[in-house]
Amino acid sequence: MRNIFTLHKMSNIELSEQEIQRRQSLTELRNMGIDPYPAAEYVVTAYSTDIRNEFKDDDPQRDVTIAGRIMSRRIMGKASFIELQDSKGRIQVYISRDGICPEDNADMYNVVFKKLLDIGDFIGIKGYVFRTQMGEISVHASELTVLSKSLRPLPIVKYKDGVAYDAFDDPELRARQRYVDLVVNDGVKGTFLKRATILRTLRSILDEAGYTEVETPTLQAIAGGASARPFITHFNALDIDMYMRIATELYLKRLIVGGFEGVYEIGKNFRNEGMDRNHNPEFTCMELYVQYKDYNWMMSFTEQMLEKICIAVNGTSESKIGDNVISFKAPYRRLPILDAIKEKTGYDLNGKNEDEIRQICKELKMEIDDTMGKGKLIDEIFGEFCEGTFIQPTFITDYPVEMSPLTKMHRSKPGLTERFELMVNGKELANAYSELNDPIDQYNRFVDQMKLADKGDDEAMIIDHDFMRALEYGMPPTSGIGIGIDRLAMFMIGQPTIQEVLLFPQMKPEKKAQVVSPDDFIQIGVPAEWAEVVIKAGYNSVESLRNCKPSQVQQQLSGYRKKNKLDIPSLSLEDVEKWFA
RNA sequence: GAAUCAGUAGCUCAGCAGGUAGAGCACAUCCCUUUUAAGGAUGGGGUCCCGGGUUCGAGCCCCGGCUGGUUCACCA
Repeated sequence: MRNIFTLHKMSNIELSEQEIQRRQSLTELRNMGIDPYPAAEYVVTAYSTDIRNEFKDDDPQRDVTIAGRIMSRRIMGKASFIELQDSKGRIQVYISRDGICPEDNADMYNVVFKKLLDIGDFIGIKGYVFRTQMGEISVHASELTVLSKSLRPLPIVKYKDGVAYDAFDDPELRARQRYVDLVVNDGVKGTFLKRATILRTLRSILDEAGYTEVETPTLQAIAGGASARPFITHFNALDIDMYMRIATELYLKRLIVGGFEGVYEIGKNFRNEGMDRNHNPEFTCMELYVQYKDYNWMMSFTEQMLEKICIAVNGTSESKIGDNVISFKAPYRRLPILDAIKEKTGYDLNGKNEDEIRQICKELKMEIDDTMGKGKLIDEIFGEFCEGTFIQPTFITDYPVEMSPLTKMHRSKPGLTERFELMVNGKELANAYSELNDPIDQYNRFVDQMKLADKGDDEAMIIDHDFMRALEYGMPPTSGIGIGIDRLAMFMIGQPTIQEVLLFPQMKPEKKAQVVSPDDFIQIGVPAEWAEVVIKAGYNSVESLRNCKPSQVQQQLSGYRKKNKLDIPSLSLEDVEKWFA
């Protein structure tokens, strides 16, 4: 019987049996003169899915060199099949003793392949493509190269007819160990390839339109351009607090002032708020500003852009999210917010004042408070009764001025602004304006925001004096839009949660493992061979050990030694008492 | 923030009416040269999330905590 304490030194006590076994294999590979982590380039000439797609039974024999992870093994004596997973997919490899070994030495098959390699290891295979009796296109191996040894067993997910068995599906583990998720779960990598397609398509549309991609500060002295709580950090050199940006808006408008025809930025915003299936504290936003345009133009531009992106991702202008099929085919319905409210609640808010609207809110049995102004109340009604009902892409337009401090007043509807939000699947996807470029109006809006703030609205905006200065130099008529890229990805790919479209969603820090080390016990006089045992027996600090009686400790450790048949010197009570000195 | 469910082997999960923990896959040893969720035989592997409590005895019951899922609330 193997004894892990004597065989594997002290450091292995926390490893599982399988991990220890893999480390042993590592050593044995080295002893055989095989480097488990070779440095040299391994030149591959083909990929799994291409090999299958290109194979024709009548073609002359095709030689290939492929590389990837071993994902399963079926060993039948002197012949085996493995599934090799490369960056594009999986392919079966046929490995036989006589195929990969010289006549006088079968070690490569019998020892290296069968004993020392495991699922998860990277190997390279040279061989030729053929079809097995069962009809599966495979690679017949003539040479096997160890490329990288895996020391941790992967979760084993098996697939048959597209059904996953023993899926690795704990949401927490999947997100925390995305690298494992990507390796073993079908379709996860595809999600992120699609996300990349979305970004690539978006960029190419904007670039072709002649707009310039720019980068503006993430670290800002004033977090402006949106209503949200920021993350605060400290800049030591200047000894001032700074904010992680909550939006790119105000900087991009400065660039329009500076004379760009159109600028866009795709980047992270940070908001110090909750996280759930629709929110992550850092999220990706695309903001675009174009001079001389208005929000009507922006609606047309947006619907055409989304249609193109959807086709690029899905091959069609439709996308499935749960039970909903969403058509991104332009054009989309355009509906003023007050009409939407009238449509969904029956109340016509046109021309109503704040008190009248407050009364309607009460009739609708909504929870409201006195800090809410007219704009906020309308926003609440819309959020409560309308927002979730717009499944197909719908532009909701002409928001009240109170909730749109950066938006130009409507050209013909008093009290309203030239703003739209694009609703998809009952959620906001984009937000756009005819940008406010009247500096005096803008200043007054900021002042109104301050009043709201004084009233207790902690979402109200803070005035940015440098932005005001820029506006005073003059900004051309401009339309701008912000699109949440993570939500866009959810809609386009058909994922129900933001975590599924983020490679590394924010999570609570992992619980720290016990930090006690054997040295801590050795220092108080515990013999080295006993130190690990003391930890294993449940003492996770010197203090916890000293809180027990020496006789109790001695009895427990001796019991543990006996039970586990440990081949180490026994302990006398005197020995143990010395630890308490 | 609230309600609710969950945390058991590397992975997916059983375990109930409190009595020293089970399966499949994975792993180890052996058999098998075209298999495929390969198969056959044998075997090893657990701080039953953590800490208290009740009890002769707790994976299971009670209290507290941690972590996560779901729903709701909040949230540009």
